[in-house]
Amino acid sequence: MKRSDNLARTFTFDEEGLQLLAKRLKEIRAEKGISQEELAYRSELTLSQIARIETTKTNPTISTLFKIIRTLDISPADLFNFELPKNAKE
Amino acid sequence: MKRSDNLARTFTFDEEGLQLLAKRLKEIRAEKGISQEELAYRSELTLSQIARIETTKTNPTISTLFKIIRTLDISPADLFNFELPKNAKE
DNA sequence: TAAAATTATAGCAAATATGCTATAATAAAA
DNA sequence: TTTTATTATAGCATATTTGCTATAATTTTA
Repeated sequence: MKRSDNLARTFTFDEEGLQLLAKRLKEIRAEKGISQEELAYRSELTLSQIARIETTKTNPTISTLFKIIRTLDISPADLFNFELPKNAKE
Repeated sequence: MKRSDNLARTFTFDEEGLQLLAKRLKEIRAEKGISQEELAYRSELTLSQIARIETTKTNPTISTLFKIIRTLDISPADLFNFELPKNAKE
């Protein structure tokens, strides 16, 4: 079996975590009263990317989230202020 | 000018943020006394990916970090327990 | 209710993350 | 110092993110 035959390899997409993140981002953005478009503009991201994050259509890189964090002038911990259940014991 | 001619488009790579993250991960991993290899195994990531993160050779997706967070049994806020300077005022 | 603003979707291309597999470099232990 | 363990690098292939550009759908406002 060639390495290239390993078709099972696929990226992680943590739906649960992404939903919690999306919710938290929406919350903070609402608190600050800014639209997706404004956040996109000020973060130098695209509107489509902000929308994708808030609808869990993408699995953003941490640098993308850092851009948002900086723009919102919050701490990283603030955007990640939620709990993730730990993995099941092995 | 065709859309495909816009060669300036490049992904964000927040060196500063990534270094803070790498440092924090190393710290937590040291506290827990586990090797990169063990973290990789338990997180179902590869050793190379853990090493890349800790040496800021990659810009990980948030789901990859969620895997690590779950494995370490910490809160997301704990891994992101550092400050990022905000963007310069526009 | 009509217009305007905001949010959500879509498809393509380019850049990048990740897995996989080795191997090298370094640190720790014997 | 010699093993052994741990961390760092490397190159390739594939899957995915992101920007870009529209457009659709939904919500807010006039």
